[in-house]
Amino acid sequence: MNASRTARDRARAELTQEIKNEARRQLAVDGAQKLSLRSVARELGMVSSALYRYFASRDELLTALIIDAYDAVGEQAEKAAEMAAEGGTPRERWRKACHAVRGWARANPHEYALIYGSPIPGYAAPQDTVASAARVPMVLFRILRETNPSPAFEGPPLTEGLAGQLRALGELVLPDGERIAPDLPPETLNRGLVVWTQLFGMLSFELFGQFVGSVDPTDEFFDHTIEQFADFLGLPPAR
Amino acid sequence: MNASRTARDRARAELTQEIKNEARRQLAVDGAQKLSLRSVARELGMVSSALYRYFASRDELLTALIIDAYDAVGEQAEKAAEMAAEGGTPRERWRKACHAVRGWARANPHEYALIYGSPIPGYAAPQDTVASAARVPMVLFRILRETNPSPAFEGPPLTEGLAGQLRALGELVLPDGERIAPDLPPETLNRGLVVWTQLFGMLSFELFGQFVGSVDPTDEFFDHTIEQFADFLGLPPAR
DNA sequence: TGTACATCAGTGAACGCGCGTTCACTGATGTAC
DNA sequence: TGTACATCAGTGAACGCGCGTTCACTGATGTAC
Repeated sequence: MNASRTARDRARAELTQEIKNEARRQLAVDGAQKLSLRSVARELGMVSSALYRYFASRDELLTALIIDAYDAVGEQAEKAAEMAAEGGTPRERWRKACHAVRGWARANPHEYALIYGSPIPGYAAPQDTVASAARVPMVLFRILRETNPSPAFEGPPLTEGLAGQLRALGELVLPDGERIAPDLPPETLNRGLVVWTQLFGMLSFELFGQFVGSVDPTDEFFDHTIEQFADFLGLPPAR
Repeated sequence: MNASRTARDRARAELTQEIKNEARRQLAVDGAQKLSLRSVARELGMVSSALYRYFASRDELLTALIIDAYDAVGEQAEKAAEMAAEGGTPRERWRKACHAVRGWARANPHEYALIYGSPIPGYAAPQDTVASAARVPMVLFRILRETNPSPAFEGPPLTEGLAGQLRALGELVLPDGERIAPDLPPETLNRGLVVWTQLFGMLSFELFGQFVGSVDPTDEFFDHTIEQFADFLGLPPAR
């Protein structure tokens, strides 16, 4: 078997990319539900049936877009946290990662909606998405693992059931072999989840229009809140 | 002009309701984007053009559903908070209101997605929705106004711009004449917004599937988090 | 109370459109000898 | 290096479907006198 990529292989890879790019472009105009193979094909100057050489169905194309979106936002968050890691405090990494996520979301609102918005009816996300979906929260958990912070104010004690869930979650093995956070006390992991949830709650409200007329523009509210949550997490310096 | 409702009036009101009910039923199966006047009419045994006697367009039907959904969840929250108000502490009211919102959301996931999920492409929500949309956060703000709590731990100081936004928000007059929270210090209103955001972030993650495989089921995480946020808000008793 | 007229609900056909997917096919690219 | 065959990309027609909206119409209900 020859490992060298033939012209056909290259053409195939390129066209696969172009199809996804065109699909993303259309996502940005009409949203996920209206995304149609026919119009993607039309825009690329192909006949609709030709796309079936590249994606077995509309759902398969959607899945590819979803995975790409998770990977894109995950990569932004990872890069931001890594850059800040060189000589930066955990708090700075946290800040940078949050801003990277928000920056990506605002630049790609329809891709954001595709992964964090309403599920698409009749579409079930396959297992392939979980590794990519985990990248953003993993950035946060890694900061917590390296810092093992102790927050300034105590929260309510964890119930036994919740503590169990959290310990099991920490032991979970991701597809790449990394465990989520086996060394993190359940209390800390719990705060991480709260903060992860709040971050995306804010972004969804901002992007989906709930803040129109209240904290709009949202920049200062966002900045203040991630600072407040850095305190909540106990990230040093405690200010 | 005669104020008595004729048979025609009653029939009209009833059928308008039935159309909305059938539309909601279909929402729960196929989602908002696929909601079609034709299939609603079909199910009601009418011809599709007949619906135009009741709603001028598909968008108008959607708007009616959106307003109904905001009102439904708002009413649940209000009722829960009021019931708890009789002899209950602010913390109990907060708890009850949160559970009411979650209960409604879990019972009506597609209506939840309609109002808190991805915006529908090409559809712009008219101004009529804001009064209904404000009902849930107003329940929270009213608890804060009556309690005027001082939180246990101090957050980062508000920037001037954010403080200004928050003061303006507090003065905002809703369609019914009520001001949002003119008497609330901006710091408190800020915490209210954070908590409001987090509540819906949690619900969206739960309903849209982000918690699958982590804090799933979400009951204990939810309960713990609203308790933690009651502390964050400074609601007495401080436990 | 009865009649003439106006209002309204619902019909059925039509317009013009778009969709996902299948299938037999042509012609170009790649592979084995 | 040349040839025979296999693989693959893309075509074009077709199937069967659904959609929102308009329009001229019939017949029932309501109103004014």
